[in-house]
Amino acid sequence: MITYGKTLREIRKQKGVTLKELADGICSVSFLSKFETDASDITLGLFTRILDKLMLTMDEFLFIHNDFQPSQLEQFFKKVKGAYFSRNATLLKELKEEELRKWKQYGVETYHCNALMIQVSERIVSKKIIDEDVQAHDIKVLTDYLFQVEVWGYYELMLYNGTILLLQPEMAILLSRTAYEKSARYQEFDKVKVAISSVLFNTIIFLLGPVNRFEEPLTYEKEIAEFLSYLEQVSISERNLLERIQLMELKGAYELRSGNKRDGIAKIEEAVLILNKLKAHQLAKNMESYLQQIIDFSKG
Amino acid sequence: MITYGKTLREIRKQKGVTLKELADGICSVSFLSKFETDASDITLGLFTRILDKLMLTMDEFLFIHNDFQPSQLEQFFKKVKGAYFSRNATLLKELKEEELRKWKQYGVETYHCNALMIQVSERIVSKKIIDEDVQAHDIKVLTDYLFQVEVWGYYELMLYNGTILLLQPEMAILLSRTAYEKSARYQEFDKVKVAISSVLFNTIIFLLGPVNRFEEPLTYEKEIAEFLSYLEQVSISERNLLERIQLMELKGAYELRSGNKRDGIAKIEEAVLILNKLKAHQLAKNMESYLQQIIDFSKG
DNA sequence: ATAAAAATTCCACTATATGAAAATTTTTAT
DNA sequence: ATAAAAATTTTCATATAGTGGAATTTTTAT
Repeated sequence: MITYGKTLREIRKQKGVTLKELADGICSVSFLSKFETDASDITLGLFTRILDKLMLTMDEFLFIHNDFQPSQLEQFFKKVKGAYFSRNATLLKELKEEELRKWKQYGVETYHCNALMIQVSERIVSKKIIDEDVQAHDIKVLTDYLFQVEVWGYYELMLYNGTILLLQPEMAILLSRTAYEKSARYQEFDKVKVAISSVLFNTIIFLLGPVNRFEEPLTYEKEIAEFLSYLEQVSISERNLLERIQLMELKGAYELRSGNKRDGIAKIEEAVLILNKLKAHQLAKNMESYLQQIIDFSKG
Repeated sequence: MITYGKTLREIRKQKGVTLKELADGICSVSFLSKFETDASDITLGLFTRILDKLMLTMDEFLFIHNDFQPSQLEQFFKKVKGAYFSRNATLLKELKEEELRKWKQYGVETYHCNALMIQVSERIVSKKIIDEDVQAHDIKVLTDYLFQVEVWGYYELMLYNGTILLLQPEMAILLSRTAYEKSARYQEFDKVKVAISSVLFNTIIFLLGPVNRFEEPLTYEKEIAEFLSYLEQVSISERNLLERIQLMELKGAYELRSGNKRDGIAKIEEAVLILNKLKAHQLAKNMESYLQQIIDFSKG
């Protein structure tokens, strides 16, 4: 049952607009009344015009309708992330099975991808050892989907972000490049921009970090430089200070790995200092422990 | 003419989903085909289910549909702001008249408020001297609207932000308090959160600043402290670094005004230093010139 | 080139979105 | 308290959203 009408009525009342005023030039008063009492659904075209008149964006309306909670999609990724960080294998399994159910019902590939992305987290959390071939096959489904999509939106970026750690470095480089190129048109859309820079950030960390098992510290020097330059272009707005600090951190890590130990450590320590000055202590702590990891690694 | 269908088709193709798969469980294939060829409009209820299946939020869909531009509402405020900062009185007048036209046509009060908000900027830009009574009447329309609305969303916050400078300090205090209280439910909605903190920020600047003509520097000490505490609560996430730096600036300005000159200046200079370190030179410059203003004012 | 899959068009049909006017309820004014 | 005005709901007629299926065309795969 649809209940958008009830939400619209509440908002209209709050703004002190009458049915007649709101309907005028868009639809009849009687119909608007019916819609508001949930006795009828409304056409997308009419509804957007009504929202315009109330000075309301669709996302704000849906947010209110959704009891002041973000969209289902955002909540989905939040739930997966939450379950992963709290090491809740049971919840991850449930989430996965829900997606598998949808996949079987509708045959839409995105549900399959969702399930596989969750499975990745699930295996890490439950430390399951998996047959290489099975793993490779699952990854192929994901990467096939991602390569095929022509414009990457919020969903594709978040999906990729959740699986990047499992890929071979070469594949990650290829896909991250694709991500950057295929999401270029979202410059004006904050949520997607954050997702893009998160992808780039994770890519660089992945190529630098001890997470990756490459023998020599600087196998992907050229690629890291490439992604750093992308990151600089994405977070170009002066208002994105967090991204600027993270960039500073990455540059430090990069220098450190390139052998310029003194400057690299100085840069990261400066970033940590700034975060502490801004009382962002948790972020500062994370950054410090990352620095420690690199130092330990470069010693060993 | 409605063209949402065409946009949906493009997206569906890009994601490699067939009509049948997408329609399954939601609507008939033949109808979806009709909608996608813009031969028919679709119901809001059906459409949201279709977007869910494509892992797409409504705002992302509308963003794509709108040729990768933000919503009309955001563009409206952006346009007004742009015209104001480029001192374009002609454009401001045009924008105002468009809103007046809509107001006369539909009688919806929000259009009237828009026109008045633009008029405020227009008068400042063209340095028009206005009869006190006229000004007072215009302001009353705006404040009446704002007091009456029970939940402040993006629109109300932006509207208020654009007019705050014209109010009497007592009125601004009352309305800013209202703004903070009546937008409390938007904690999970970034765009609105940014607008709230912008309101609080402007309120404090207004109560502190030389813009205001009060005789003694600290008439509103208690209120400034109140709004500072609100601001701390709003920008509680460690990720909102820009807001944290601005808070630092405000605290410095507040101390400066309270007579603690040395600590106040030190705080603002530290904020400027951090911005410069993050290469946010424009922001740093603005902050520095604000500091200079206060210093000049406290000398005189 | 050929077969298979996907999409469109057409049909007849049902459910429901939408409009106009009348009836009812709520608000406002005195 | 009562009448008048405004706002909303109801009723009913009509247009159109939406279904299901079959035939046709277009795209894709081999």
